[in-house]
Amino acid sequence: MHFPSLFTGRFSDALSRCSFASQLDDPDRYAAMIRPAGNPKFGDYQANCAMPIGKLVADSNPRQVAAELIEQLQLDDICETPEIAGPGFINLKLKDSFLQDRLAEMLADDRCGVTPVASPKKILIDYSSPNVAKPMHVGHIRTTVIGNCLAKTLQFLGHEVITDNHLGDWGTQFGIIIYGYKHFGDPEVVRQDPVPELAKLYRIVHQLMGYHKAIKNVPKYEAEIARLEDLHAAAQQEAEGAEGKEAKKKRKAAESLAKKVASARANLESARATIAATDADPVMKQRAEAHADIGKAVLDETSKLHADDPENIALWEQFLPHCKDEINRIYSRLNVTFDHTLGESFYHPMLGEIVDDLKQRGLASESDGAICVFLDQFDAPMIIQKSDGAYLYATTDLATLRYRQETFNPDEVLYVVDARQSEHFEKLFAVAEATKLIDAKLVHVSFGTVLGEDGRPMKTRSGTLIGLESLLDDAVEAAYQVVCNPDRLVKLNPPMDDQEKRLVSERVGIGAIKYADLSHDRTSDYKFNLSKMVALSGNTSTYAQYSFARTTSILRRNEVTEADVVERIQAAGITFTHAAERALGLQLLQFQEALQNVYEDYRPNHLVDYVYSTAEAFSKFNDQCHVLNAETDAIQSTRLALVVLTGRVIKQALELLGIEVVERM
RNA sequence: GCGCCCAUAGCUCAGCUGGAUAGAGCAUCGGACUUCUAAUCCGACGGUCGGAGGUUCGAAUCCUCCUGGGCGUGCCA
Repeated sequence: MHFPSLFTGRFSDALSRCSFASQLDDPDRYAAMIRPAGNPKFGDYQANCAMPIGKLVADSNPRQVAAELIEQLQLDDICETPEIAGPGFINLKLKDSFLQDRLAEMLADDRCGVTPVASPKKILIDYSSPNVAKPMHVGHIRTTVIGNCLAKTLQFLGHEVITDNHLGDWGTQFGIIIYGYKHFGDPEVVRQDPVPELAKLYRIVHQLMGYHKAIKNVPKYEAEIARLEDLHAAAQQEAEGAEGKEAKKKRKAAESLAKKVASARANLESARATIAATDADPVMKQRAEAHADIGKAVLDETSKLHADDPENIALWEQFLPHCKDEINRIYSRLNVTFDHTLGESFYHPMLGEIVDDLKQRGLASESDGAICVFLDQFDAPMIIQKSDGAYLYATTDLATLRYRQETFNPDEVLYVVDARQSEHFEKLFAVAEATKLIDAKLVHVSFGTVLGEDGRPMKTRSGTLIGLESLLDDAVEAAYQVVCNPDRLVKLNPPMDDQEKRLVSERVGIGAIKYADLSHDRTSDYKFNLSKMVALSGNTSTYAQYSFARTTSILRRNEVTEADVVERIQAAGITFTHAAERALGLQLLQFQEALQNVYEDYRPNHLVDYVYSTAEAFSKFNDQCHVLNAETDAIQSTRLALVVLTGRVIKQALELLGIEVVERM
């Protein structure tokens, strides 16, 4: 059920019959100007087309246009008589009988009343794409959660969705573990318990590299701080000397510099912490001294791998499956899957051809020893082969695009990737366009950064990114503290055992992180706040999950099953007797609208908003409309139907968000 | 230097691509449980939508400029 397009169809017909029809260049654009009413007192929807048309049509005005339009409109089967308001708004109120019939239909439908799209598209979604062999961290949340939600939502709408996890399985991180294995690894231990051992080797080498880098950076940071402090002192003095408006401005400038000083100090602090951590550990300290040139050595191992060095290739082949096991463990906890996992290494053999092809077309040329594609819109070229002959991720992305065209022939390709890479994708898309590499719509579904409480990108004290797994553990623990509080569990009968408590806190904790992420507009940064995410009240997954649990609980207390309710409605139909019933019913019928809004601009937060509104409408209904004590059987049937539908819609919507429900909590 | 993004209530954030009186949630204050889980519901308080112009019936939304912040920027991904 999609009310706006229903109205749009009717408006389109009516417009074609109006006296001014010939004066409209694009009638469907006007017919589509249907919006949910801004205020319930105006009805359910409003049509805004009379105002622009009134301006367009000679010798007319919006209210006249609206009046003629209403005369031509045939809506009496779905809608009360439309009313003209204000400058020319047409207010539309759906008939109760119409809503009641649609809800009865919805009850008999296993897709919550969502009709599959008429012309399905083939949509390839590239998301998550972590570097394997490297622990997943907080930065991977957004791409994984947003990508998964889009995949599920578009598929549910009826599109053909192909998901592909473009793994970083061929980069420097393998140089790191190969180096680690050769110098610090015990082949026997690696064979017996590869996953933790490889992770350990990665950490050792990473720490040593960080140590040397930090030592190099300390003087730089110190100089930077000194410079900024001088500027700050000068700015402060200026601010004190100035008066009035000028003083305020200067104070602000001084504050801004103070922030920069603090930021530079934080960098220095974290570099010192990195150094101290190694210094404090005699074994690591000794290793650091013995491997002074580790940064370059790691790059050498990577180069050897790319040059098909037999030893490194063998190690890569040995390690890769275990690295995949490790990330799959996280995916299974996040309940995320992919149709394909074609990593960078898969495209390695195709890269030479890509470069040759671009050269042949005259698009790529040599510059300072590197092969570059120069594009008019950009100052910097897209480099596709380094002066040392190595390929870059731009090259891989081009090869990937060609492969996807040949293999899948998609209508759309979505890249769910950090906004910081937007320039890369602009270039990639420009080259794809210039070479006619692919005819799909290419979209960079970009997203902002996850920030800590201080408004800076989330990091640990020593400056490393926070591991994804520990974040999940923290969320589950926080959920346990809140949800399994004995004071509230005392109400449940039979009591919750430990196993159920663990299940509930896992689903609530993981759900909290996903919900919080998806509730923000993807393009903006957001501050990560665990206690808010698992909070009992407000716009959280907990609230939505709890609403679902309440629906099951009501059915239990009324001793009915869904099948019983379906049967009762088939016999008696649905009849509203309370405003809260109508409001909830209308809300439930708008599910498809929310899903289409998600597809419109690839924004899952529209679905989160919908879930919250639905849970809220249900809470109000639950507060005002008692089921067990309903005055008549008919009233009870209607209310039971609304409870069943609410449960189904919330469960389905949460499922599309990647969040699981529990029967009680 | 150039490019991209952002600035909305004390805090965290929405605002459906130009519509009616700018909304939630936290926080604060005040109401409502003999009733299916009060993790709820109903009120109150809270705004120069960073600033200045412009476009028009109508601007948080579109254009220009300014201020302040973030990010990116020729051989990482």
